[in-house]
Amino acid sequence: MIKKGLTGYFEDFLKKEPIFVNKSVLQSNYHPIEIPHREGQMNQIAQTLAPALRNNKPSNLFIYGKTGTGKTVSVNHTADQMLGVAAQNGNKNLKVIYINCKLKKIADTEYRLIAQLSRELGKEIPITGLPTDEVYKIFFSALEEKRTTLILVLDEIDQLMKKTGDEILYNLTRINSELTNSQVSIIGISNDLIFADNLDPRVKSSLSEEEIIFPPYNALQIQDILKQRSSKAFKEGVLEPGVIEKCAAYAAREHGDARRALELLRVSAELAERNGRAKVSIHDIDDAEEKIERERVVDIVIAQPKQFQTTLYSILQVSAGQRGLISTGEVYEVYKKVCYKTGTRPLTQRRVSDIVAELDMLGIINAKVTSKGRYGRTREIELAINDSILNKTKKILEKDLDLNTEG
DNA sequence: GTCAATTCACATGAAAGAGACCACGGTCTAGTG
DNA sequence: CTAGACCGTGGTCTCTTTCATGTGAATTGACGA
Repeated sequence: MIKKGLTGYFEDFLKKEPIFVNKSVLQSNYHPIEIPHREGQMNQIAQTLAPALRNNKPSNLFIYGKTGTGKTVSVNHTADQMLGVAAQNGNKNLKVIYINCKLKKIADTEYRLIAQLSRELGKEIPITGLPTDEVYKIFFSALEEKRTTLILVLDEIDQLMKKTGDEILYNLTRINSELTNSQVSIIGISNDLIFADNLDPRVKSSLSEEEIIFPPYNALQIQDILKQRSSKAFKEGVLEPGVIEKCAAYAAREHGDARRALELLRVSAELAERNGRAKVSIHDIDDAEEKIERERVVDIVIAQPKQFQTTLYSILQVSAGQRGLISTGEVYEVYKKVCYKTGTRPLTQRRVSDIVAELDMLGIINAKVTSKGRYGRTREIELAINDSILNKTKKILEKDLDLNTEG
């Protein structure tokens, strides 16, 4: 593009009426002032937490609900309100720590979680190198020093448990008996409704003194949320009629995920803006959905380690050669060949089997274990992405793995 | 035809190793007064 | 004498291997009608 064209483009861009007034309202880290359709749940949370204002230990609380049902926002909002009241009344001994256990390298192991907690309390902890019980000691002493009522919000706690077992929770629930000046109560947030059933019964009973379930939003509720946010995010009349309804319908189809609905709306508007249109139309939503999905897959694929990429590439190869379902064995055979070509040492089938399972978790493939009777038992693998995304993925993989297309 | 045993092709679990990263304490070394 | 470099030890973490055990239904083969 020539220079003049570029300046022209920028000038045009400025001249155009912006679609967004405040885009951040639609982003996932935005904290809304009002949370529609969650009044009941927030009241329950408030009731549970209220004793903390008098420096009594609140009951432990367990919150269930699928993604995008407003769990995290509701908890944070309620906690903020409570902290506000506490501050007004001069109560400085109340502290809320929010930790998302899914964040890699931050809180996804026992050591890291406790280390992160200690950091929140103002202690310097190295990212590795110390024995775990040493970190516990530091955490304990920090707590004792502070003389606080600590409310610990552990988001996506199921992920942590899956990785590390329930020992951490056991330690944390016992913590109060060892503290004299401080007290800790735990709010666990889980996406997985049946997760608590696999916990140690002792942990389970002490952790779920109170339980709240966040049901999925229905389409109408999502519409309310979208309307409320879009009134702040967009200029009046930017959205064509039916846009909000369609976004809501898409998201409601996906177990009432409000986060997804908001993302869809934001990306739709971005697309409209980029194409120089002043209004967001229904068609933008379809494009947006495609774009979100494509970027999600591409991001995942790029972020994977070599072995994952190799495995995925093998799956792509096999599935290109035949229609229908693929078995682990077939994938492994191709995988070994691919490894030979790229000069990497192949992993054992055991490991590849795990990788396939993980790719399934990431939603790039669908893998279901089925028994074929006399002919054994295997995962039936199929790709969970459409053709255009698939081709793009394949190119990325070939580039990353240094493969040429032929063969 | 019926029913239990067999069998396949992996899945799934547990344990343990390799290698990267890191903290800590002790020892060595070079620079300083 | 002291600050900083350098080492060994012991810890975590991730990825992986090894060994062991589990599993669901098509197939088989014995059995009886």
